[in-house]
Amino acid sequence: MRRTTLKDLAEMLQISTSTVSRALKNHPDISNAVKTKVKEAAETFNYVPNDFAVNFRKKSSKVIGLIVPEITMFFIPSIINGISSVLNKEGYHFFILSSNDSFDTEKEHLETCINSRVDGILISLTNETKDSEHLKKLKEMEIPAIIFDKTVPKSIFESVIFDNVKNAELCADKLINHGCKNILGIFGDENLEITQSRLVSFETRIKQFPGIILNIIYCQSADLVKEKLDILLNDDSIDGFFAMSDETLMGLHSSLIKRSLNNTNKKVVSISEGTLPKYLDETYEYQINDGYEMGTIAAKKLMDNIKTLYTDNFIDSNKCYYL
Amino acid sequence: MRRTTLKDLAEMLQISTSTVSRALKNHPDISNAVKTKVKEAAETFNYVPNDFAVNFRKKSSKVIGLIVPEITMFFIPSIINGISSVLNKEGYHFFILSSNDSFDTEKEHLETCINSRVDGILISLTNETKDSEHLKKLKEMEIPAIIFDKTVPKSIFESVIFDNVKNAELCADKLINHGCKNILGIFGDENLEITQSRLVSFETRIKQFPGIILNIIYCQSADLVKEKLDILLNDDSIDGFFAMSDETLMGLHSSLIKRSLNNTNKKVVSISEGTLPKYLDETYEYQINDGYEMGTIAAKKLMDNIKTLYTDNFIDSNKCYYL
DNA sequence: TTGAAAGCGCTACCAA
DNA sequence: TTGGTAGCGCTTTCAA
Repeated sequence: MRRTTLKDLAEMLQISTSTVSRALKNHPDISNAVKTKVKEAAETFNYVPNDFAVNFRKKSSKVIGLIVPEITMFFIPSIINGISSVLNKEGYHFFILSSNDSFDTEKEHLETCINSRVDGILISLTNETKDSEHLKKLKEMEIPAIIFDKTVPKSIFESVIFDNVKNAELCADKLINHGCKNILGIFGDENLEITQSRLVSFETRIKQFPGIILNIIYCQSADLVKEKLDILLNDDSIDGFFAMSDETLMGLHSSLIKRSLNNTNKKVVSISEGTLPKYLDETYEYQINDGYEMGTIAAKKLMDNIKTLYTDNFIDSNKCYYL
Repeated sequence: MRRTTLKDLAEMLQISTSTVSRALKNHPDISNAVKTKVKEAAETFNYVPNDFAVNFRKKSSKVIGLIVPEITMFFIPSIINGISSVLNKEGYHFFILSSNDSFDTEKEHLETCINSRVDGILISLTNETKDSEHLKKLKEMEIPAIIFDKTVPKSIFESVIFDNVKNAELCADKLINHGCKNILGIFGDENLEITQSRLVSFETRIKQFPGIILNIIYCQSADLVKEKLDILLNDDSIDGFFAMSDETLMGLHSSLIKRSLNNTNKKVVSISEGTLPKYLDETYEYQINDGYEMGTIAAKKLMDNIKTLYTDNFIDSNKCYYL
């Protein structure tokens, strides 16, 4: 279907394209008479500016690339909300690209962003990423970038990160103030910088109080938290828990609930969107409405539609697929 | 910074742009000699095709619009993963647009997608959306679309939804098989179709067993689940729980953990990315690393960078901001 | 096997 | 206040 263009409007109104263009953007040079005339025509003929042409001409895409190491339930929703709230106001949009914690994928995504001429990049680095060498190209290309959350020492771009030291210390203080004497600190992957900085700061603070016993466990995943805790919780003398992140907290949760339910023989059954189950345990039974599966199916159907659009046998259906 | 173009390569090699273009995409007409020559030049001069021009020419953006009613921790991560897994393979990207459960915003996003000439749309409708009238324009414009999860009766596009009836029934069966006699069903917003269909199906199944007592509560939010449960859980005779979604389950969780911790006087303190706290209760103390805040700050910094890029006082800094 | 050239739709410069 | 027009970088048709 051919869409109305500036030229179409110009011909219809017997004026030049430049006049139409300017009228549409309220250029002060244009008389009100012409402006209203043009706008009416644009309205009635359903004129929509072609962003391709505009971008091409202006060399600006109004698109930002968001590259993250992984798509988790803890961080992604809030970060997306935060970013949207700022960008949408300014007329920008953003792609989400997940590196799946692979440095190579991260590099690929960076290329993709460069190729599609994004106006800027927001990036959180993978654990495999050791320096910001691969970001140098962005500097050359003059593509602004901001690193957030996961960064590297002496990065070449501005970055926004959490103050792990301060926060871990504050947490330690809370437990201390509650008078906890036997504390369990639940930490994530031992090899990550983020774990180390939180650990050191938490431990240092606690150690200032000789009367307090501190036990530390490292868990690469929420699953491991559960496993280790199922044993540790038998020690009923633990009176304070510190979870270094939402993920470790979910592991702790799971164990606590399991114990409380096992004592009572109560059953919980749930319909789940597919996100919680991997963080909870077999105490629960789920009927899973898997968002991942829905996403793949919907996307596949869409791809099919797009492909057949260019052939003669375009399927115009309104079928409903049940999962 | 001016980037290398096809024309640049053509001039350097003293051949035509069409030959360069064809050589780069391995067109059979072009001799191998020329192909290698061109490719080498492209490599050394860091040639990157200008997607703006390509899109413009081809009238295809390789971009999909994803419109969702809200960005939640339960559904968004899994749906994004699912969609990415399919689209990225095909060289497509997608924008995420959140309607914030407003029909008007949904319509705006639809306009945005049309204007930016997306190749297709994946959309989950808001609760305010009562029919698919506003989607008709997509048909006119020949923009393929797939509706997922939240849809409306007799929609004009294909849709992918969960089988609520089946899943709620299966959940009922599980509790029945466990021999539960006093069941609490925790449902979400009473006015939503999704709640009603799960409720009817669950209730119908349970009612087939006259010996079972079924209590139903509706909770518009996880907060309300907690509130109501804090009272209900005093009734220790409840031996089976059904949570109709991850969100209601989180509410149940929260109450269960609260009870189990209150009995023991144990304390939990956690550093959180900002997503869990709204689903848990005051039993926990958080030091919040707020992803939302990080997102807004990072995005704002990026906008600043982009804007100053076009002025003379471009800030080339690598400052680090701590939250 | 290669080249010339038109043209996608828009913006912006220069001229009137 | 308006019009003419060049040109963004690429693809593709037609001609050589």
